Amino acid sequence: MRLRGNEAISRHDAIALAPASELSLTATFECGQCFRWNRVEAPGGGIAYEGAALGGRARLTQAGGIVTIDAAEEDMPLWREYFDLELDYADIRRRVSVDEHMCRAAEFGAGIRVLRQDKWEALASFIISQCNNIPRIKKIVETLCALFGDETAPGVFSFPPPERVAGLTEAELSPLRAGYRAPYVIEAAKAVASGALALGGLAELGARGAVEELKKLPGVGEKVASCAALFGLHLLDCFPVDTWMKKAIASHYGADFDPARFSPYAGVAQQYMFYYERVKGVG
DNA sequence: AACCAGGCGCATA
DNA sequence: TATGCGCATGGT
Repeated sequence: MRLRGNEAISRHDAIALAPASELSLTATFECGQCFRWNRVEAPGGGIAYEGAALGGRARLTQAGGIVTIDAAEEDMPLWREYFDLELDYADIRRRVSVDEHMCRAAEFGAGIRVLRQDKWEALASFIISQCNNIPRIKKIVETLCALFGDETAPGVFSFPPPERVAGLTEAELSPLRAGYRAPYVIEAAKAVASGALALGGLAELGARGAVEELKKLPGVGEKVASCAALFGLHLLDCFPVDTWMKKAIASHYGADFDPARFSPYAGVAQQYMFYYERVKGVG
């Protein structure tokens, strides 16, 4: 990684990151965990993504195994945390590779990192995601930010905080075209804004406890709660099962499948399996 | 032009 | 416990 306009720090950072972290921008941004990063044209035909998170924005490029971040200098510690750079994903891949299919999936998904996303953004985004396809989820989330977030830079919007969304009506949300999910988002925002649901302390309940707590919200069932816990609370043992995962489990495991086989990193294993199933479309 | 999408809540058996 | 249905909308 490097800081824009500062070659000295840039080299230092690139070296510091190299050993522990495997990071693939494509796999990390296309594995379905986040909705506000978009691939953009890169000079020289390389890989580049732009996006906004945690109140900041960044542009990342990857070439020759080196990831470069262009972002505000004061945000760099934030991004290091966001990309979960302290965790050894090579070790996790080894640990979850306990059967043939997961070996293949984990190899294919090497470089996926479970982003440390904002808790509320993850919860709201995955409420919106239910029974929806990824392009449309991205569109709805973008519109939510554009209409109700803060414009932190020209054309760049923050994710609106729960306090903001809690004050909105279904009519005000109608431009999102979120359908029956709109009231769910508002109710979740009210619960978080009022403190009825304390997202800050949820992770301490553990994977199971946090999921059960989240499921008390209307429109939040086992799957959405698992995603909110995995992606928002970084509870890496959560194992969300959606239609794609059902297909993968049916064709590669069977009725007696238990995600605990990948514990305590079932959530990372889930990302490998999901990404593999969606992109490779293997049966 | 059907079929389906990172589901949920509720009714019915 | 296990299915089945409607929900709102648009991507493929």
